Amino acid sequence: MLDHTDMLILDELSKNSRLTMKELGEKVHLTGPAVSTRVAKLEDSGVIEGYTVKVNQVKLGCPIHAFITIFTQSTYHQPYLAFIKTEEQHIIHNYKISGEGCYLLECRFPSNEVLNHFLTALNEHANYKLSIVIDK
Amino acid sequence: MLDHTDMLILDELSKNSRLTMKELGEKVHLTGPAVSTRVAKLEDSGVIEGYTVKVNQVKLGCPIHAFITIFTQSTYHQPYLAFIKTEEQHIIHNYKISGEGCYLLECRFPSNEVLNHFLTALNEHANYKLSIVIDK
DNA sequence: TTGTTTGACTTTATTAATGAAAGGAGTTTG
DNA sequence: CAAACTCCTTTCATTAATAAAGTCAAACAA
Repeated sequence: MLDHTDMLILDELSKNSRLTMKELGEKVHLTGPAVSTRVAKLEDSGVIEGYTVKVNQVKLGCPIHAFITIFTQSTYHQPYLAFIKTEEQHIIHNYKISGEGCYLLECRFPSNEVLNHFLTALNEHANYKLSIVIDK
Repeated sequence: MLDHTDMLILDELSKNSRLTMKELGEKVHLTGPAVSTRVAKLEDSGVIEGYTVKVNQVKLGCPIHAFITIFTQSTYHQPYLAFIKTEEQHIIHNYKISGEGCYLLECRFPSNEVLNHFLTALNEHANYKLSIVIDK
């Protein structure tokens, strides 16, 4: 199981996953090799699923961040699921949910024009409610 | 501005941000020092905001993933905002939104008991609609 | 108590990566 | 054309990662 030091390691890596093992070791009061074997165990056990980068999407030309609650028109979800597979460049997550709607779709768009086009196409497979993120 | 190589770099780092500059260089057909200066520029310009780790929350004992649409009872949001500041351990994001509700709250909980307790406390400051994530 | 095993760590030494400096090729600018 | 600039490669000194060996303390059995 995970002890306090493992939690500290996860905490430091979530703040900066490019720390060297030496730097990480200093932060959690271990040597490089010791912290390195702990990190390897966290990876092997699946607690650490991977390492990624936080990218500023606005600077990349994708300022519109939307959540779309999906109501599929029939009990047959396949047309909707096939549709979003064709729109992967806009989709961050497609959560299957219980509660209001069948899915909650998190997306990014470069402009209202592109969003509008997306919604028109989406509407052939599902009804929706749109929420635009104003601030995080 | 960003060219094709920069996009490749962001793509590779989002798949694995712990690549060495040498490995990253091989993937985008550059030498270590060349890719290193490009990454430094992406950091300085704010395109890269940071590096983080993907943690399996289920293995960490937090299997319940919820989206909560918030309807504050008055136009005065402060009591709600103050409340969620006291519940930071459960909150992943608090998005201010346009559309249905005032905020969309993304949270994690270890159990239904804890979620229930959270909702009861939340209800003193706001109404809500709850969606539980079943699958990603 | 004594000896053995186990697990987690440190130390050491080798291998590999980083980062700074120098230099070259291609492009832009006066 | 020449100067300046950008972006890259090469080289080398410094620093980190990794594998192997050794240390230490806790748990357990005789």
